Amino acid sequence: MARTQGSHSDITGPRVREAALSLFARHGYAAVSMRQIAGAVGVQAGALYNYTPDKQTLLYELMKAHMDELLAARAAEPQQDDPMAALEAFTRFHIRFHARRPEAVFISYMELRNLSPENFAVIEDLRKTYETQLQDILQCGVAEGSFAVRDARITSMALIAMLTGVNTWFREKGRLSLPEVEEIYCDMVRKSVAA
Amino acid sequence: MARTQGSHSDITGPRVREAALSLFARHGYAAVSMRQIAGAVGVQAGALYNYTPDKQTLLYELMKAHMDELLAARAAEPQQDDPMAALEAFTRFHIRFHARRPEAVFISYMELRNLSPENFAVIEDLRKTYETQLQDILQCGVAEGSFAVRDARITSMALIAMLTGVNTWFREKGRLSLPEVEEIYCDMVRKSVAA
DNA sequence: GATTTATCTGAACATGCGTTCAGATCAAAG
DNA sequence: CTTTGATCTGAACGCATGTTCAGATAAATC
Repeated sequence: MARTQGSHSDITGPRVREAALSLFARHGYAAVSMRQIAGAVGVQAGALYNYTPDKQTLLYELMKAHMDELLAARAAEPQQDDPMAALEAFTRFHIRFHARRPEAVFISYMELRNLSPENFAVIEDLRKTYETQLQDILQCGVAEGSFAVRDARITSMALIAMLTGVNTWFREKGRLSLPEVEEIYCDMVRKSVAA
Repeated sequence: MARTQGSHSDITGPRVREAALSLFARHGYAAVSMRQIAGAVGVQAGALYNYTPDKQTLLYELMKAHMDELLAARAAEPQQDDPMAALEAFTRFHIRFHARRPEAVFISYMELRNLSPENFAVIEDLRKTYETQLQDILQCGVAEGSFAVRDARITSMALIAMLTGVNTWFREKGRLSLPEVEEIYCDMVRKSVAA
């Protein structure tokens, strides 16, 4: 078993995923060829098949990794008992996490239709798991009487759409810093569900 | 000048655009071939070039028509002097207009990167024109003291993202009717900007 | 230094792409 | 009934696609 440590695959593998992430985000899955990805890595197209069985799986694994990271990072956050504090924590977490990974977010949003049905089901399930966490916070607040929300499910989707929308305009070196953005959105979120 | 009335082009032209709209929305611009569009219309691929100079222009014209319709429909709405009434009218209009054209909306958001730079600039300009209308309403409300909004530009984009998000889950025959949806979102929008 | 084997090259495969165009078709105009 | 010309077909163009694979390369092991 030669070349088990320090092998090129330890380097090339991540570079393939990075290149694919960047190119898929910029041009779209269908518009990017395996040769373009290979070119960005500095390798021939055939070599990519040491790292993925096919193009579709490459896309799926990028999205799967993103969703796993999202749920893991969320689980690592400190829990809040008060619904309003929990809502604020969720809002800040969501904005921060997504603003730092614009490419993965973009792909996970735009390329769902390019997944095979089985792969789509997996990603969709993870996404629902995440959404449910916000929904649960809203329901807690309603039960407690601190939130006035007509429909927790719809409201959670509305809030997530609003928060994810940050990625369409936010730029690291823009007019507003991330904490400022968090503040603006926290304000809106808090007021929009307050009793 | 034979066949100037009742010609096939009066029928085939719209059918080409309908087929392209539907296929682009379902599979994405890059993943749909001219032969697929032609097949959906019941014609050979070459015949499409009687109706568009190329595939890119076909996409552009779908998006341009959508944006023109949006601005025209918005302009036809009754004006409201009170900022809160105007905001509510905008919210209801946006949800209603977009829920009725899910395919065109989907394309106009997802396929921007497949436009040539010149075409992109045109569409982007129209989109900004629309966004500015909401921004103006917010600024009126702030000036009047009825709205508490930290940043009218950011807030307008946040609200539009939230409202457009309706299209990701709303189905004509779903649990909630369109008026019910409008009501839920109006509630959130009103509260989120209220002083 | 010989052997092993993970890694990569480079060419090939069938298939599909957007687009063009000469020629067929046929309804309306004269 | 002939002419006209808008409309469409069907084949062709060069090129790109995802994927495969025999063979070259070279680092790690013995």
